[in-house]
Amino acid sequence: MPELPEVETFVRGIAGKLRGRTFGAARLTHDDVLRGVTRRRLLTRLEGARVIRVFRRAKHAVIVTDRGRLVVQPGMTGSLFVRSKVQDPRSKKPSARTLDLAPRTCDYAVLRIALSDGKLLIYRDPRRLGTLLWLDEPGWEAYDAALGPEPLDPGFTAAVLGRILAGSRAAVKKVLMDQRALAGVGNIYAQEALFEAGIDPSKPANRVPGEAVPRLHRHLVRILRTAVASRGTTVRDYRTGSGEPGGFQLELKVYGREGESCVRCGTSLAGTHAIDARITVFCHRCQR
DNA sequence: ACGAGGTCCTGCGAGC
DNA sequence: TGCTCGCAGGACCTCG
Repeated sequence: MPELPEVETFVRGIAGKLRGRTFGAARLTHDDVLRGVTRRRLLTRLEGARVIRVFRRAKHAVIVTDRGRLVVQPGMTGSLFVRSKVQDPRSKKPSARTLDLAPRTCDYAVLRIALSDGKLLIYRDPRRLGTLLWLDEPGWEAYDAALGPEPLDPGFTAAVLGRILAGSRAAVKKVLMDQRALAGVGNIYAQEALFEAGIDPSKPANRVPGEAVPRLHRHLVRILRTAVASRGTTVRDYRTGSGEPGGFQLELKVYGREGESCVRCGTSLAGTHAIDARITVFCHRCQR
């Protein structure tokens, strides 16, 4: 489930391999990932476009070309990577840890774009909850403006978080995950940050006490930075662009641990679907 | 402005 | 072994 750290990992993996390259033939296997662009338009725009730069915004990878921007939103099972076109038959067998994640056949590739150096840019998405957009500059500016601030930007202070929380009566976890309020945070990191800060995920955002806001801010930023450094969290499908699992799953204290004991107080962790119909795991003793 | 619920998708694990 | 079933989930939508 790519959130900010996972998308950042994809982007770091491909940015240097794409910059300055020109896209050749592009192939799209499914139209249902497209939003606001037709297959014909996307493919004709892509073919011959030259990559200027690649960056992350929220949970999106943005590939800026001289003709417009390809915006990739990986949804929950999407991934983005560059690989050699022809697998070298002499290459050693994939190691156990890369075996299932970088299938040499590249199953589930939704979009493949040939690069001018002979490699391939691949968007892979088994469940296709991800989306692809093609935006011109005004389109991008409007899209970008609708997203909340980047939590890892220096401008994202505890005061900014405080204003975001004060503006909503919805559950604090839901607000953290609302991309219009704050960019890049999803189910995993919202839960982890709320646990570390000792805040009940279902608490209305505007009732989070003032003194808890800097704590939440500090933990949220720290967790996201640590997860980026660990190259993301691997649960089920996610792998880095080079096919390796991330490392942050070792740090998870609540996500996926329903029924296990709280690392802080030993209480059995509770799980609920009450917030946004999403699994939320928390410690009802440590989080108030 | 909020919660609730449906929709998109398909791999996977559980259960029979 | 082989089947069905329901869950997983980010973003977006409608409805009350």
